[in-house]
Amino acid sequence: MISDLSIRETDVMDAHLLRTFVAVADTGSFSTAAQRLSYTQSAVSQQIAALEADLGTPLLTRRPVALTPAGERLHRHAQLILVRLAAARADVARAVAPPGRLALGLTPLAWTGEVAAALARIRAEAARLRTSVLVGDRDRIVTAVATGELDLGLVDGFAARSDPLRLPDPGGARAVGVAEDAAVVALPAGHPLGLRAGLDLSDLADAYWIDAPDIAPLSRLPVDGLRAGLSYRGADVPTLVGLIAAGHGLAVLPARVVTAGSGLVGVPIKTPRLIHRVEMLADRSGQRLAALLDPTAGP
Amino acid sequence: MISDLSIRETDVMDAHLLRTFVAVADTGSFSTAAQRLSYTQSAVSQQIAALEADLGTPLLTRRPVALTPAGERLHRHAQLILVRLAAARADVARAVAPPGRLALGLTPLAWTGEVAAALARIRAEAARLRTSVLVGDRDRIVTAVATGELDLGLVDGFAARSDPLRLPDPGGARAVGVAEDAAVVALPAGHPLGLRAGLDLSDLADAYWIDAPDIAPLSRLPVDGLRAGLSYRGADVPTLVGLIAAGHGLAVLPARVVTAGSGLVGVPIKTPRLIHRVEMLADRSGQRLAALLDPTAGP
DNA sequence: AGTCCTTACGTAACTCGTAACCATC
DNA sequence: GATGGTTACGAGTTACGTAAGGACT
Repeated sequence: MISDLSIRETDVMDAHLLRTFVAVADTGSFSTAAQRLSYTQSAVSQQIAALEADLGTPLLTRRPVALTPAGERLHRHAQLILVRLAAARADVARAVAPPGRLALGLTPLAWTGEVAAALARIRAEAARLRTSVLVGDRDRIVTAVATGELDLGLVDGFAARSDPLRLPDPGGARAVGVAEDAAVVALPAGHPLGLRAGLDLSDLADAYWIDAPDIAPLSRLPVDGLRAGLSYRGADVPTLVGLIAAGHGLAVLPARVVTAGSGLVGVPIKTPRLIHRVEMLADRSGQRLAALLDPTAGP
Repeated sequence: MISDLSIRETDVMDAHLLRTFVAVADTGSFSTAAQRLSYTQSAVSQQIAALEADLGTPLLTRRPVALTPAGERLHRHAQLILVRLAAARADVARAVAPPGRLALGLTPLAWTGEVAAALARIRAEAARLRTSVLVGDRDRIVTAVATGELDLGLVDGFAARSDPLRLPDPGGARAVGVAEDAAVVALPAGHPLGLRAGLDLSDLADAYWIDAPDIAPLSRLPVDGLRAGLSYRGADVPTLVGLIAAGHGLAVLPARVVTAGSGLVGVPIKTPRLIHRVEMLADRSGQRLAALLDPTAGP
């Protein structure tokens, strides 16, 4: 029964060094990273030096602080490892004492009729649990579920009909699709293109797009070359709808957002074949409640 | 561009402690784990105590040494984290200096005509590289590719036609199917069932099976309740074939193993719909060579 | 000159091994 | 009483902070 997949001493890396390395890479500065982690700048310098010595290669250029190719590789791995480390601790904590609360997180566009109904069912079931709801961007929600900060996460995105959303590593959590909707190009009401029955996204490469990285990032659409004429930082959907209605640019949105009265028209996207999907993420403690979100389980 | 998915100080766990914990859990003994890791037994005891203190819960029972429920959870996470840690180091090493070698690993049943031809192509392409080949069980191969010990891995298994093999976490490596074959029940030539056109596996629950954990573990078939009458520890396929031919029991094998002259007959499996598939695992340094294994890329 | 990373050095904390201790078979 | 995990304690090492140093803008 003994697996001999033993990990050599030399394979193990100090996770604290990885954490510091990620902080430096993310902030682009030794001193800001030090502040964030409550170290002195000197300590950060030493830690990075130790990590570089351990791996036998420079990971960062100084002045400006940037990742070397080796550093890029490590950065990808390190982020994931830190999440899994946090996930492990959270999982053990839950094994000891199941949380007496329900923490739910969702991305702005994950709020659908199905979700609203399901949340009502959950609160009925879990009436005695203190419930909290957090809205955040996709990475934030996924990471929070992985680390046990949230029990249940609902994230949305655009994908081909049969593809799952390409989520970052969810720790030990499972993803299940809970709602689907058509993906449309949202245009101001009265826009000439609004009369078309369907559009090809790549034909719209010359249009002005609104990039809303906290709601529906252009970069995450499986289409390249869409230029953002305006960038909207914020998680409020009505504001985004208003910006589109006012003619500041187009956006790809789920059809249900483009309702009568929104001042928008939605034109279905012909190519690529996209749909908007909401997926639910649940760790073990969320699995039981997750069943209540199952759209096939009506009241 | 700054992601605020910061990992708290308290989230980070000492990876060395995890390594020790896994060793203890795997060996079921503090002292043997200590030997394996070149520590004193006292050090191991202290490390486990430190980890338990950190997590605030017992992870192991002593006398006998066994995992508590919390320990079980941690064990699963820890194994994965250690592999990813090793994978990170290996990936960085490759980013610095691509290995001047080709290390290939395969499971016993992964050796097919396609694979043989592809290996010939690879050696022609990579004639200047020292090549090594390792045969091992699936977990061994997958882990070795993840940790960079191998550049290319070929693993086989049985799955439904459209399902991928359910492999353990492959670090950063990618899996691609390279060969498929029918899955058959291998019977001694002349066996009465040999005349049947197709069989339902669950109808054979009462038969005597040979479990060959190093070649084709019964436990990994997506069917429960197959009793092993004989267990064969070893990686040599002809011996397994001989055991079946001699009437010691049945096994599920890829059709190509059941050739004329093997002394076996193979009966196709009707339910569940299984095929035998070989998948290739390659980290980044193996990707270029992996292209040569692509069955669609003829010479 | 100012910003920001590195290096030197002293102190505090930690980790491991030895050895004595204790529990279970 | 043998086997095997725990605890006490001291030595060696590590890791951090302070402070001085150096490079680039």
